[in-house]
Amino acid sequence: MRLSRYFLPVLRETPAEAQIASHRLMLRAGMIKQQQAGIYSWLPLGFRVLKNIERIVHEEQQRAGHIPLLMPTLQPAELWRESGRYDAYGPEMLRIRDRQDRDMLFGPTNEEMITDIFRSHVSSYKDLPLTLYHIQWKFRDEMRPRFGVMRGREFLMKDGYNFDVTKEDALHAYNRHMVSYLRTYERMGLTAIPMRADSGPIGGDDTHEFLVLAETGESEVFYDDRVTNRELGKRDIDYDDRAQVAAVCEEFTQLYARTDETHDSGIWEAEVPEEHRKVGRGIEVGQIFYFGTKYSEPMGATVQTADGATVPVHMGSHGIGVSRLVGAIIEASHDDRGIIWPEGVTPFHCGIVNLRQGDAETDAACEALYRDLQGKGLDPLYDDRDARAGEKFATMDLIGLPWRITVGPRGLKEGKVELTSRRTGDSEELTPAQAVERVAGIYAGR
RNA sequence: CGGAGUGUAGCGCAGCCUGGUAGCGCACCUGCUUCGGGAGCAGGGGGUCGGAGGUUCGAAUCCUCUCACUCCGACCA
Repeated sequence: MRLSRYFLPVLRETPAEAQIASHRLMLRAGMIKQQQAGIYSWLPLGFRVLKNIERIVHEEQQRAGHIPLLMPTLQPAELWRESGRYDAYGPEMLRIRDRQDRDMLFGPTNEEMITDIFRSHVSSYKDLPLTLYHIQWKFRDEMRPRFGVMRGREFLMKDGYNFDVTKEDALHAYNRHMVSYLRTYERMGLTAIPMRADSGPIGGDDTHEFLVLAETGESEVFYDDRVTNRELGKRDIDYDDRAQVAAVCEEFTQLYARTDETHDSGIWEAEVPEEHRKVGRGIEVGQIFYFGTKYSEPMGATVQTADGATVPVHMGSHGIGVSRLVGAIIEASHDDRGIIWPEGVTPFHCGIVNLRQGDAETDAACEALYRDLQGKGLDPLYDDRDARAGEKFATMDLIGLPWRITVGPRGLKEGKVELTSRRTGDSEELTPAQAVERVAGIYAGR
């Protein structure tokens, strides 16, 4: 993309309402525009990041064998009356009435609807296990939206639902989700720690929240600091191998890590050596639940087993806050000049800064780089504006592309361009061809 | 929902107390000079001061109502 033809309304000054880094930076980098309290338009740059996150979630869900579909944002009140949640949910649920005076709601979650789909079409144990998920906009009419997309009223969320015959099968689905979530967050450059959590209004027995450590997090967290060293890395995981999946879960949850909701100072002091006890704050970026037959029973989602019995299915639901992750990643990865995107989610793979727009040789070198990077399947952002060097650098730093190639007459005299890491600030003088190879190498396999 | 604030140009703000028909910086447009970390000079465009009512000869300014947004708290992916 050529910046001169893009829509990137960056702000030099910080809008007054933004309190935390991610909100400030998303507004300044032209990623979002607030339309109402807690409701945002996603401008092109923000939209790219959102889509990248969404893509990673899709890939990892499908890798785990989960099946995508799409349910509507508007749901009939009827279904929610069946589960008893229509009255239980409270004013957080946005209630709407259509022209026929039918009660509807803008879905805050989809347990009822997915259960309805399931019971309409599945009646045999032979069709299980089954995990269906979608990535869809949700609405929760928070009393007090804040922190930009981190706590909006409208938000994009991946929510998945597993259906199993036995509790044991459902717990495997739970574990499968845990592992797939760990992979998902790692690909986004995040360390998200699974913490034993409280089940809240969705209800359930087993539940873990995934938290990204950040000063601005909404939850207080207590953890053994060795949990931050865990990494899934490139290991091969067979999601059908129950023992392996369970072992990974055990590995990632054996050390103490809890939010203030479930923190137990007795266990804390007994199990965690004092030098490893850490108290901090975290941003919740996902949660998994096993809740058994809580919805299947009242809503009649049953299957027939091999011996002819009719049993309600065991279910769980599993969410990832897709839009919230955009903010969480920035909270975890920025400096005083701007955002620093992890390679996995960056809106453009690298920036090209033309220091002397209009100079024939410099322009030609930039054009060639731009073309060659695209030829490698990369998506560069070429700053071809007729602007000064300082402004171009400031823009690149602000929008946080992890790599920048700087092209100017001074370097070109030696046949060199400069490749700079946004994260470390380290620069290397390379020939254009070497720079292209280097950037391509960084993204190979992503 | 309780408490506290704020709405004046795209963004950040001043003007309001002490009424006299709107200003600054950045951004934007034109020209010239500049050009490796947010340039300089000159010229220019843009606002029915959130909305409605009231007081007054006259309201951004005073009064009433209303809407929106923000912050702290309770709540929350």
